[in-house]
Amino acid sequence: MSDASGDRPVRKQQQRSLVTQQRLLDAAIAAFSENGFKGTSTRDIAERAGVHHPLITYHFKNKDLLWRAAADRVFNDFNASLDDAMDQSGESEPRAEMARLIRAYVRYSHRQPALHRIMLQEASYENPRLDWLVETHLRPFSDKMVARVSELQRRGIAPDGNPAILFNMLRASAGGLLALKLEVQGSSGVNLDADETIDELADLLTRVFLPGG
Amino acid sequence: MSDASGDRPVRKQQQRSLVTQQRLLDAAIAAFSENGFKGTSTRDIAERAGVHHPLITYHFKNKDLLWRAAADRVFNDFNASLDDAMDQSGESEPRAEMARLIRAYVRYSHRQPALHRIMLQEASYENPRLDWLVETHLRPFSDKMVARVSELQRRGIAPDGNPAILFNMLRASAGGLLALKLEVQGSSGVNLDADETIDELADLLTRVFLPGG
DNA sequence: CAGAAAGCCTCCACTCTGGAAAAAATTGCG
DNA sequence: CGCAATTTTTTCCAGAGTGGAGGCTTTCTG
Repeated sequence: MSDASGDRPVRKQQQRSLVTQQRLLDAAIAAFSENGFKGTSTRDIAERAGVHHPLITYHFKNKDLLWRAAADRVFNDFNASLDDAMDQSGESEPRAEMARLIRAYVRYSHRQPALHRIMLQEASYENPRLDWLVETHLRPFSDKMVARVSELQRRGIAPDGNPAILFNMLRASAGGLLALKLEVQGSSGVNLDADETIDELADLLTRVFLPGG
Repeated sequence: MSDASGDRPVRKQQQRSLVTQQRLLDAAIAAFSENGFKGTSTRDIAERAGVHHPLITYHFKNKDLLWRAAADRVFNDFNASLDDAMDQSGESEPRAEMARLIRAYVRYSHRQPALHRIMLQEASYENPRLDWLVETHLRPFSDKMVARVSELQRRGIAPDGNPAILFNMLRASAGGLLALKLEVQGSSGVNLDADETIDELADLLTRVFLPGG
């Protein structure tokens, strides 16, 4: 229980245990994003990870805390990815900066569609995981982005209107569309695995949502 | 088995049976959209419907066919709703027509968010239900809409770019956003239950996606 | 009102679920 | 090495999940 509970071990964590935790987290992300919290069994996760299922209890205490750890991993990864994109190239022309952000957002959503799938799974009905997600990860991110959109509106770069709605439209058409990948490919033949298509999507989003400038 | 299999009964279906079926369908739509196919138990559906669970076997044969019947109901409803919006007021100015379509789309997604939730649930991984959904409902709809978008592009009303991607962006930011309702409300305080907000969303979508004209 | 069809309910056998607990194995460190 | 801490394996449990069989009740039709 070195991870879930706060008590530090008197002896350092073993390598194999770290490996097991990583495997379980990866498997959990995949499983939860496919079948949601209720639809996923701990045994399924353990099997994907190639590990005996009671190890979940050992490493993460229970299914709920495993879910939380998995979500944490995805969101921290995501934030790091966006920060990266912002840090490099110190350019600060606001439209170009937002365009870069959109591109990073789209690329991450493509590389790790679990981000949006997990959100969508939990947003289907009121539940404590949704509340936790909103408080811990979503609201801080949203606040930051809405402020940015407002600023772009003030400069005439983004269209007028409620900036929160606008931001969510952008988010949905970037991430939501990639979460629907299989369906989009099936119904309209767009190949969302090709890098060109991903870039074209980012490009379109920029043109549509940032017409000014 | 009057519904699921094709054999007509020698005696007409009774009223109470229709009621039971409707209840089960409504409950199934709610349950499947919340917890996905795997995450939903037939007993949960029966309980929501206030009906004994073996009635599912009787009326729909099994969980799979019940899912299909539920999806059918939602999609047929949806199509009827859009057709309605198109039929009344024979105006044919293309931009106004598309704007009306967007409004109807948004309003339906608001009234019945299960439409998008069910899609999203099934699009998380390859499965036979997704294939069925694509063949039966999604592709026909997509084809129709992509053609319409192309036409709008030709007239300079919609932005340039791959029309299929553009249509899916529109679809995601309309429906996907409403499927995320609880999350959006929590993270950015937008009240997506207010009619004004819904209309504002439709309005924004129109301005963003149909800037020409 | 009778008999048959349609619809409903009780029950069963089986599998899967999350989690607990004890036994076994592996590892770190004096 | 040798022993204790850590990690894994094994085993078990109570409850909830599943489809389906069979009998009972209601409704229709003649």
